[in-house]
Amino acid sequence: MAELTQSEIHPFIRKIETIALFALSEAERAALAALPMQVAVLEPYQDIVREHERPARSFAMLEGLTCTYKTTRAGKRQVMAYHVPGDVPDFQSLHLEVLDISIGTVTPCRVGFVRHETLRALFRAHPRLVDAFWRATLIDAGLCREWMLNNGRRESYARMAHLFCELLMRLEAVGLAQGNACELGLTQPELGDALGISTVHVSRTLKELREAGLITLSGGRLAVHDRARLAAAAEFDPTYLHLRDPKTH
Amino acid sequence: MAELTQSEIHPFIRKIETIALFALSEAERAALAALPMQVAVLEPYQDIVREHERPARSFAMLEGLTCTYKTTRAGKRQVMAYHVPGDVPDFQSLHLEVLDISIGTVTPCRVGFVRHETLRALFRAHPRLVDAFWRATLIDAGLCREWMLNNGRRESYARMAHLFCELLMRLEAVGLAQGNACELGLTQPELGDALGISTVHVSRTLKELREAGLITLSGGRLAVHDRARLAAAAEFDPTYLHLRDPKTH
DNA sequence: CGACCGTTTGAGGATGTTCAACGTTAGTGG
DNA sequence: CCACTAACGTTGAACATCCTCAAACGGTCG
Repeated sequence: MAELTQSEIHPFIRKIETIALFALSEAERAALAALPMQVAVLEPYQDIVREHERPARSFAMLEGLTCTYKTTRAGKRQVMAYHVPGDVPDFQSLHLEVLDISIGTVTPCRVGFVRHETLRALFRAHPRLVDAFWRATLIDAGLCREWMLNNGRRESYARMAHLFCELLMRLEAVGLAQGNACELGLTQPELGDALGISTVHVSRTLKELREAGLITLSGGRLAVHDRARLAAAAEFDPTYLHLRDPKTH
Repeated sequence: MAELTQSEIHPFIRKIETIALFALSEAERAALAALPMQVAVLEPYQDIVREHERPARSFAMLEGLTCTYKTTRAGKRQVMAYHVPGDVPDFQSLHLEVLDISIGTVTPCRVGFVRHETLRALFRAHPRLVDAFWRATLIDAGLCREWMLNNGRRESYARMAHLFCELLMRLEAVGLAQGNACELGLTQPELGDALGISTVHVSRTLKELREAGLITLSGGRLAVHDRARLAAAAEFDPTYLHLRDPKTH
């Protein structure tokens, strides 16, 4: 555990600035920058929080990739969402006593924990920030709904294309993609858990996408070769991501 | 359109009381009771709000059943959630400019609209209520995640059992079920859209559940004959609903 | 009465699963 | 540096689940 290095922008400020519908005041920005945060370094395949726990803090993603998931009693796993740097995946725990999901790392990660009481004090002092964080949780809920449509009503080819579109766009939005390619660190078993299909079928679907010249995925690195056709195959409409063009603000 | 009749408890008070982690003060209760609300009566299969709209008000369910849904371009529909009396289905529109979902009636309904500016004024005057409503939206997000696990990782038999368990419990919680039975008004095509399966397969699955002695569904009326076995088949754990026993408060 | 919708059932077919074998890659320790 | 291991990735074959098409029955409503 260590404090945040000085050079980094506080992830909460970054998050709020890309999400809030208003501009931060100096007082709000200062309060966010002063938020005490404990930084932890985590290895792949570690749970950060687990279903049925009652955490006393939330965390922000600083580096790496994590996922939210649930499992059936039969042991089948469903990934609900991936989280990229800048996200605050378990904000819900601030208001829901018992966690209904687990969040685990996919790749090596750095995350920053902030105590719930600290956040509550922040919100008391700066009520407008509540709107911004509330909005963030509503956007996350929107992603969940889009995944539900995707997994429920599209077949594996379009489904996988859709996931890749989303991940590429979200990583681009935080500056972690270059030239239609990005580092995901996702293995095929994990893709299966996110898309609700078997590992074998992931391999076949991936092959189809590859042979169609849309993407290649190797060593966890996603390269999109024909972005327009990938989006078309996925019926991808990025509105639900509520990303704002970084240049426009 | 008409005002709310005097005899009804204001749905927002009911909602908050079953959801908030604190007891309402007299001032808060009075403010909620005074919320101006426009009541509308709607027929089955009408959209209340539609994807891509920017509504200036949210609504509370007073009577009937509505559903949140999205469609693919191919016209396939995925129902994301059902809403029973007492719910406030589109609270998200308060913070998300553009709707990412449509909400339509399933049965004849009465709903009460409240303008967003009214709600914002309420929250400025009574900041504690924000926590309660925020919590409500987080609980809804939890339902969405449970549906995702259900639709992604359970097959049709368990999946349908799970949906029936949820609906029965939620209707019981608002006093709309008697003796393990309730009025749903759901047709088989609609069940298919919620479960992500075809109408034909709904019919067959329903038959299996019926022949196993678990439930009967006819004329939109659900009767659960063996609740324990239905819950077991569904791996149903009601924690995610965050319902509180009405007797304990 | 006819039209329409929901429901049921059958038959054939598509999508995706499971089991199994094998190749590939990366890490570990001698 | 090599052998060993373990996980991921690929491919084939048999099978399950679920879909589509189609036909038939029943209720409801104009």
